[in-house]
Amino acid sequence: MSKYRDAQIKQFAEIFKALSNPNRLRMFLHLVTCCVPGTVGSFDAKDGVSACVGDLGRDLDIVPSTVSHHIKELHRAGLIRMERRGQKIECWVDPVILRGLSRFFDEPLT
Amino acid sequence: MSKYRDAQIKQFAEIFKALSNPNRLRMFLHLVTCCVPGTVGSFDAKDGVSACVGDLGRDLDIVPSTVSHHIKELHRAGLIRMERRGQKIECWVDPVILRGLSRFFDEPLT
DNA sequence: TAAATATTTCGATATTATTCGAATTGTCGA
DNA sequence: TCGACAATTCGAATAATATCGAAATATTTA
Repeated sequence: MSKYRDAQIKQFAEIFKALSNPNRLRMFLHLVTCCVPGTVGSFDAKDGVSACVGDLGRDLDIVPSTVSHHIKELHRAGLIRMERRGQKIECWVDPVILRGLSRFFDEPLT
Repeated sequence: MSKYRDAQIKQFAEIFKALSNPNRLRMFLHLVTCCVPGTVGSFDAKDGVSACVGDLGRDLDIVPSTVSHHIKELHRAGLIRMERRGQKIECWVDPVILRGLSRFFDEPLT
């Protein structure tokens, strides 16, 4: 029936749950569009393009603790990677996951 | 920042919410793989491949009313279309939405 | 028309999610 | 080491979700 195993289906369900909140989806899109997948856009925010936790919550009208919570969810789902860099914690999209998602909807069409 | 407008982001979030439940995701994958997108797999289930509500709930260990609820969610999100055909109600994946999803994850990579 | 089959609606309950504010932890620079 | 900044943890309130079972609706067939 489906080529996906039960564990994979559950994993994809987790991923979609992480993307099911508009604010989390915005954060994810921010990361996808601001950085080359697999890399951090910039290590200091001098050009206005960055991927630290605070920046991801900007323009979102939610409090920092909520931003942190959402980022944890994105990370838990395996969508993003995180690494402390001084005071800030930089985030970037996991390129493997992104490719998996691309295929998820692409292959049934071919 | 993002090429998606606010309304589009909300729509995608709705779609991902619909796919965030493992049982609903299984139903969706059933439809995606059993039928050519945009068409119903078969109008009578004589070959074992069908897309009526009852068939989508088979092997899922949930009661018919729950299946119905999940299908309504998939429909509300715009993922599937439904049409009564006699006693049964046939479901199939909306091909436009599927293409939109494919692009959603595909384009940031290119 | 009555029985059988397919699906939906409704109400209830248990679980999970969203968001906040306050307090805490970690890091840097004066 | 202290103050400022960045992020997290925790507890609480509210809202949303998943699932069931019983009852209702729709359709076909005997």
